[in-house]
Amino acid sequence: MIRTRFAPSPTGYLHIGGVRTALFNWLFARKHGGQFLLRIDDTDAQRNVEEALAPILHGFRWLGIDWDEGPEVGGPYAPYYQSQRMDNYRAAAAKLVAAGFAYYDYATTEEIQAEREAAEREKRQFTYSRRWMAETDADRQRFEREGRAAVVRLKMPREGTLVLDDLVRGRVEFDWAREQDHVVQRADGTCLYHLASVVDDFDFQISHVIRAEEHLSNTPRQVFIAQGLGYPRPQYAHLPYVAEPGSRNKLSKRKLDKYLKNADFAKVNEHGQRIAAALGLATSAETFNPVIVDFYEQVGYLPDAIVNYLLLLGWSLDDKTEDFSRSEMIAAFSLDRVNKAPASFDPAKLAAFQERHMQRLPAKQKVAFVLPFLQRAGIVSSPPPCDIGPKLLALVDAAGDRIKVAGDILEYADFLAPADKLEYDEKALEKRIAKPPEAMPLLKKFREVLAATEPFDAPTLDRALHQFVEREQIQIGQIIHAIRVAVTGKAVGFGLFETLALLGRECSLNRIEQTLDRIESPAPSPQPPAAILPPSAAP
RNA sequence: GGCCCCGUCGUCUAGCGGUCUAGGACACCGGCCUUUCACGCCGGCAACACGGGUUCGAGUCCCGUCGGGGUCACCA
Repeated sequence: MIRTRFAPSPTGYLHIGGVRTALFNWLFARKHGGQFLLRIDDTDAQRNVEEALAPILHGFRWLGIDWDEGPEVGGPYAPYYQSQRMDNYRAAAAKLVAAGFAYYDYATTEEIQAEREAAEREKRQFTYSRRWMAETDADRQRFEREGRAAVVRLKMPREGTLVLDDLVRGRVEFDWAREQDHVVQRADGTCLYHLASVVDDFDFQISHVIRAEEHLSNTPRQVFIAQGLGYPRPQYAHLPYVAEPGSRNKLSKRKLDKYLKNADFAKVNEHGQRIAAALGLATSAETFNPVIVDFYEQVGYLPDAIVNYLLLLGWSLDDKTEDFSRSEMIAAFSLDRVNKAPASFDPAKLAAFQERHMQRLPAKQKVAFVLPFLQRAGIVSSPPPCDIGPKLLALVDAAGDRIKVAGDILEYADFLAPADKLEYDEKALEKRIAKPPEAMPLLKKFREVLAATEPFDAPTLDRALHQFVEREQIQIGQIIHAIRVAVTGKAVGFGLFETLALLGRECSLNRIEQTLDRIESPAPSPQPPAAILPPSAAP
């Protein structure tokens, strides 16, 4: 039976690199009909575990990465929190000592540190002298009488070679003599990660340990622990880590300033910030940025797009397949096609996947996806008015590919709740209406046409405008841009006829009138009347 | 510094000795379509880190150099 696990420590957020590791574990288990479980590595920080864990579990659920055993779902080997399994680790430590694979060590940190420094001065590798190792109960008593306290150290072999057959990296060798007598149990009796991890992996019957590359050098000591305890050795697969955009350094949550200098990263971030602002979201860089999964949920990415992108970050099927549904990726995944070199996280490519997935989303689903964003922004009430369905459908239809993430709908809120007063793009207003002499008279005339057009829908409006253009003997460009600016205030937008139909007759007519008024009798504006040029630039 | 890992376009990658004058995707740059924007379509730019071997033949195998990274805690 194939069983894999992902072991987050409760940090309060889900990191994109962590998700990639979890995804590969999940995929591998699903592919082979095995189980994927979540174990919580909270041996160190005990405070607020529940609170710091919630966003992580939420993130996995949102992404559709489900776990068969672990927090909130339980399982036959519960509990799945390391902080609740300390007794097991202590028993294992004792067993290791009894079997001669570990020992009680009474050295103080200072003494160890002194040995380490001496080794460094003499330019030789540090190997603990085991001077304070207790070999007998008499030793222990003697040390304790001196007021010393014991930690448990691994009694690592000092010769020989460990050969590891890693499922991703192939054969890797380590000299045992390079390994240190690592501490597995602290003086206060609590146990450390490596011991805990090995014990749990055995207790949970983990068959494949699939984890990030940074654990590769930790593997010898874990293998040693497992051997000492008489456990079978799980299969190891060390994944390359996820690197920073445009570099080979490991992606970290703390180097945002640096990433922001990357144009693509900055663009994705800025897009997200804009949406967050429209939603009234309080965003701290700590928890709201493109390295944190929550960012994408808040902004309105599709989980499938993220998972699809992450799948290809370090794995590929062949030379062209890029789009995978969940079932396709489960069927296609294999560890031997995992790349060995680190892959840098490219938010621009993630955005491209998002775009494609969004395009494929059926209109009705897109409406359902987008609605909560409108509600959160206070544009649509909750529960929504009963006629919202067709309205939104028309809007989403007119918007087409322009809605790349769900939050983009907020850009078009004006169609759902038309503003009393338009905000104008002044340059567009000038260029399309104020400046061309024919624009205002044409707008006035066309306004009359609009008043009479029946029905007020896109195809009919289209016909009406073309007839108008023919009658007036003008180029369509002379009027169409003017209309757009007059009814939306902006130079860019949906197809014009969809725009008019969406606004409706009354609103369209009002806005044209409003715009004309504005130009004919400009309101006393707080803005200076003309551009102020620096003296040197004056003609 | 020791040990370990890695090294194909800016980025993700295909390539498992000849079919590679190195393929695809994202980004970028042109053009087309078009009432704007977006989409779409067409085209372009752009890589085997370097040096030695092995071989009839090397991006592909071996060695070295260089470069990058990871790890060396009573953190996980």
